[in-house]
Amino acid sequence: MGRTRSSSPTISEVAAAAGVGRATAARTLGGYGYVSDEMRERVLASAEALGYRANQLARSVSTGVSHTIGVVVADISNPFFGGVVRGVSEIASARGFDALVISTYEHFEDEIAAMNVLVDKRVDGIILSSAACDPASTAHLQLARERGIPLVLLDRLIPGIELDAVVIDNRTAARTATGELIAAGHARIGFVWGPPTPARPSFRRDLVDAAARNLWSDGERLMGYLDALDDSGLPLDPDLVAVGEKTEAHTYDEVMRMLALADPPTAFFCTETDALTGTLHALRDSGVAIPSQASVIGFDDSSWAAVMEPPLTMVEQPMLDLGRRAAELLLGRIDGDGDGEEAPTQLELPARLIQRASVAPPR
Amino acid sequence: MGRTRSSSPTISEVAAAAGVGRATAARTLGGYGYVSDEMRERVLASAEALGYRANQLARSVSTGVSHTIGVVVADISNPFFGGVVRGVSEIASARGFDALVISTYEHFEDEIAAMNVLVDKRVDGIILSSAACDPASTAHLQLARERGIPLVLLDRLIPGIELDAVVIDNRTAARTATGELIAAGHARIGFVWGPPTPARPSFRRDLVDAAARNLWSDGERLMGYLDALDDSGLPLDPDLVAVGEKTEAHTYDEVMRMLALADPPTAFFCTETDALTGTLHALRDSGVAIPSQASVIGFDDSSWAAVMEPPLTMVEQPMLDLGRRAAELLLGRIDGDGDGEEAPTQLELPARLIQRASVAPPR
DNA sequence: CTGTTAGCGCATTCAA
DNA sequence: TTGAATGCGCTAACAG
Repeated sequence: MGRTRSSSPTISEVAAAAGVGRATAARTLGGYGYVSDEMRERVLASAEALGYRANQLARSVSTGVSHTIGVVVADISNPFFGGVVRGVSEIASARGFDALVISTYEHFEDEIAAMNVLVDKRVDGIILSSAACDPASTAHLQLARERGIPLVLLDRLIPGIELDAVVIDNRTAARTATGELIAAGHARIGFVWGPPTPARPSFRRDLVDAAARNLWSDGERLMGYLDALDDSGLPLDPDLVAVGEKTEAHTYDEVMRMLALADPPTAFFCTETDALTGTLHALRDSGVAIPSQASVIGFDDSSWAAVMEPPLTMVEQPMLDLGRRAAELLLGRIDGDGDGEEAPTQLELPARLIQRASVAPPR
Repeated sequence: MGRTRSSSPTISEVAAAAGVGRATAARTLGGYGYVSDEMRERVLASAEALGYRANQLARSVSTGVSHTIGVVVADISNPFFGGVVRGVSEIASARGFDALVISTYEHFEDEIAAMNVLVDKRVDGIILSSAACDPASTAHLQLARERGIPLVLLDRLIPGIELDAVVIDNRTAARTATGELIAAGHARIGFVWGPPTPARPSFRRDLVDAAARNLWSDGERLMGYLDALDDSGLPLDPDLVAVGEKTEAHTYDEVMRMLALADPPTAFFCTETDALTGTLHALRDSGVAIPSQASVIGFDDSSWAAVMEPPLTMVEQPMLDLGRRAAELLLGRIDGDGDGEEAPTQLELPARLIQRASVAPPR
């Protein structure tokens, strides 16, 4: 039975101490219903004296509202998600909601487990950055919907699934960044990384297929890269697309490979922080100067990028806004009392290219 | 009254469907007590059919255990805390606990609010990186203790308060880093930043006092800086200690000020990321080359530091371990069923100096 | 082993 | 207005 922690006074105790009925104490403490000023004073006084604090869990069981939202991201230690969660928390806490945050490290099983935990803990809504990229594997999302828990997708869409979502316009961002390189005169641009492909793709079709089978955002960035190439009538050289694991070490190897090509790239577009640092390491170890011998554009601006030598041109993602908008959308659904399956809202926020000094014409 | 979300089947419904008593269903679904295999099968079958999922909130109200821990940090978007929270989550989730994380942005009132929320939501334990530096302002910590909720301090101690805690050995780390600079031949070393002081301190005593009145970790780092100076019999020049806000912009101003001194510093020790980037910007804008004209050591290593030109010598904090150890300590207290006020455990993890290429003899 | 019966702490209906 | 009584979903003595 309910263990006796170091006891927390209950409503009954306060009522007793105040010499009033349970309900009266509950009403004043809960802030609802009618209570005479006199009774209220009495109750408040003894509540104060006893150090009463409402048990939100009990309240939730009774009301069906927990004032807690779940946030499941790939990795909270990744600055991108850190920013996103900050944005979510900002607006959620302003409205009295707290966040239960869970990292999945891109493991699909962990994502399923996370969804279950959140549903079981009866959160009022869930913000999810899913690792799923297959409309078939969405039973866990189904669960939340069935239970009437609003869900909004964050940063990553799941192709074929219509749900509320807030994402970045990855494709346009990649197209713009690649276009910037092309405008500077580059024709051979390394793409680090596109979505990991099983083996080195030989044809454009293989790449596009791979993109569709991977994380939505990665796929979009690859498509944007291809768009830019098309825009200028430039050919796609599969050798210039990195494949494999998403680690700094592997990225390093891929860039070294590209650098050893007969006709190596004269510019690199890196779609994530690890890809960027891996590329920078490879460039340095190869004695390739930036931007005189190779131009570079990275993704996910950070204060570090501006103090690099040279300052790096970067694509900046509005992480905070991404989180804020997702939270606003979710909270709207929550009090929207929405049984009515209203049409999904999908917001696409723009990413911004911050031009600094790592892009120059090829020599 | 309990709204009828999109209905979640309850134990009673499962029991009814299975044609057994409530308790029997509860026992098999709750995994306790005796149940015959036959009954169990029946119950499990209808639970499966109905898509039953235990309501953890109700369970918590009944058992007094929520399997949730609270984590309050200064700012989840700060990579340091992101790493810490990851460490905490790793070991917590492995033991079935989820984390409710709240950022305070160093606002004391927010810290108090956060503690209240966590207590009210009946978390089983709390990990706190407090902004308090005064043993007098600890009523909110008192609350948790009274309610029997284990609390472990993270990254920051509160002078005069004896509580479980896991921190970094900031003083030694700062002493080592400063010592590294001294060993290279520097005698005038800028400290960016020490704890913010009301006005520019004139004497050592003023600085030490200021240190005691500020965030514990900042104070410790200043003391480490002073220790190193003492170790080598070097004098303290208050002009070489940055004061004021903790922002990149302000840090920039302070470094510019130092650079304009008649006898400017030949090296800088920056105790936080913003301080480091601010310093780097100031150095660049002043045309001061690293390390030929000024040596630099920063705090909080990141993958960026290694790709800087030159690669930066940094103090690395074991963020993950900090979080892991704190979580282990907390979970230990939680199942330690500890009413018994056992002696507080205070762990001090070592920080590591990563030598790269931003330190050289003064010219 | 099983079902009945109480709680847990709070919300809420309803008669007084 | 107030208080008694019931319910939320689950745990857990207790008797059979």
